[in-house]
Amino acid sequence: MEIMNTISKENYLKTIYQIKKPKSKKVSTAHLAKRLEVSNAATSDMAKKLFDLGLVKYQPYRGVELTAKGEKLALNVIRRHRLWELFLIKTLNLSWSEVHTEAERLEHQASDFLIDRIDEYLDYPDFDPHGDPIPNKNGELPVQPDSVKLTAAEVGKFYFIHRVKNDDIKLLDYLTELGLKLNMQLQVLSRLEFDNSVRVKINNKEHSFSEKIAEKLSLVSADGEKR
Amino acid sequence: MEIMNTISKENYLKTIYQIKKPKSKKVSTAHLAKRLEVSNAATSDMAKKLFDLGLVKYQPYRGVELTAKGEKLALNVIRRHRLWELFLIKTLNLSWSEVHTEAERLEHQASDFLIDRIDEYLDYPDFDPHGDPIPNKNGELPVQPDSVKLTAAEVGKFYFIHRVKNDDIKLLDYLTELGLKLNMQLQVLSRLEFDNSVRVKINNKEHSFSEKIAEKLSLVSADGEKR
DNA sequence: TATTTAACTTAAGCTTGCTTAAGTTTTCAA
DNA sequence: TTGAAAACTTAAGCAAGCTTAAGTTAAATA
Repeated sequence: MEIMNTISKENYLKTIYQIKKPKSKKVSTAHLAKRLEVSNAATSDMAKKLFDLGLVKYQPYRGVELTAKGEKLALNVIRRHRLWELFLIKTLNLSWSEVHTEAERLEHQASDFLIDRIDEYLDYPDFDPHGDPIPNKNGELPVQPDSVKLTAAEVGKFYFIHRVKNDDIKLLDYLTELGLKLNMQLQVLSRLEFDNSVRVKINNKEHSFSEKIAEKLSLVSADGEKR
Repeated sequence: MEIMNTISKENYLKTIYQIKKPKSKKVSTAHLAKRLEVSNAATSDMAKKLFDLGLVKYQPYRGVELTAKGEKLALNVIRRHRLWELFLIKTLNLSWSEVHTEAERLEHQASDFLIDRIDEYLDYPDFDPHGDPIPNKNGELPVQPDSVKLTAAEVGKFYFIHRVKNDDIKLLDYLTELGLKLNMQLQVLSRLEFDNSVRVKINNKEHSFSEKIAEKLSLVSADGEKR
């Protein structure tokens, strides 16, 4: 069994990794199909192939789950993606949303050698501009502190901005426009019961975020030890 | 007829452009097949497809020739390739031979937007490190002076190094090691009849090049007007 | 617990780009 | 000018990755 990686297989593995929950790591083929914008049939098909390659566990009607081998490959794709993003942002001064779709294609192309040079150029970053962790060349993720979403943060408390979830909206670009960056400190001022929007203070400036945005922001406690 | 470009089609177009002679622009399918490392049958097949797309002229047994439309696409691929090369060399400090194979894959990936940003970053270069011309975004090549190969250069005369032909050998890296760069001036000292090797003086240092190397070096006359 | 419906898989078939093998056309040398 | 060799094309078939349609299993509800 050769580990022959095609672009398509890499995308399946990456997407399985992205979809899976921390506990039950099983992913339904239908869910996968939706994310990859292909038919369910295509996903079932591929599930079998990845199974034969030893990259996922798979039983018909029971979903797929990455094996250690599959997860390592998935993390490698994610590594490439995030390093490409950072690299293009840094050299060409592009915004995250401009760079995301490019990285989607480039992540399958560069050799390991090139990726390592890019990693070196960026001085081996642990996190991308969203605060998402970048696996190192051995597929290991940097240690991550406990975090809470802004929707669940305690009113009155201080936090650091830790992560901006990268769905398809241009949230990071918007926050950047507001002058916000990762690791900035913030105080939760109030939460409106009516619509769950949250008021926060950052750099002595007040901002209000809708629930939709607050849900995408992960925070790390700033007062003393987190527990 | 959609202009749906696949990686494979782009490679065929690019290769036809690279192989063709300035006068008779016809390229035999067998020659193409050899360069692309596929069977002759595959090339004949593709010739028909490219013909249907209006990208080449093709009559069975008569070879292919790029149409204006095909040439424009080919030049665009070449543009991407050379810009990627330059970009990686400049940002990551890689050598030409390290970067060439990467560019071979990347040339099919980036969006026009990204390529234009790279072009901008590089300040719209006209030539790559080999002295090969880089088409601009409209597919136009920079004006090129008349040149002679070092094998045909006149003994005693002065020239500028204009171009280093980029075949598969690591010639450019070797010349760089010797301290030679494009546009340096050189004097042809002598040519050995026995093996057609050439002695030249560059920066007051003498070098001897075999016929094989001399053939890859294009020069532009340095004394007054060329004729 | 039975049955309907939703979720998922299998089957058949398409396209792209390749292969090998068989068939044509050119070309070139006698 | 002809006929063998070289050059090229066509035919048949394969693999990957998709599609739609038909079939199966699991889950949900009565």
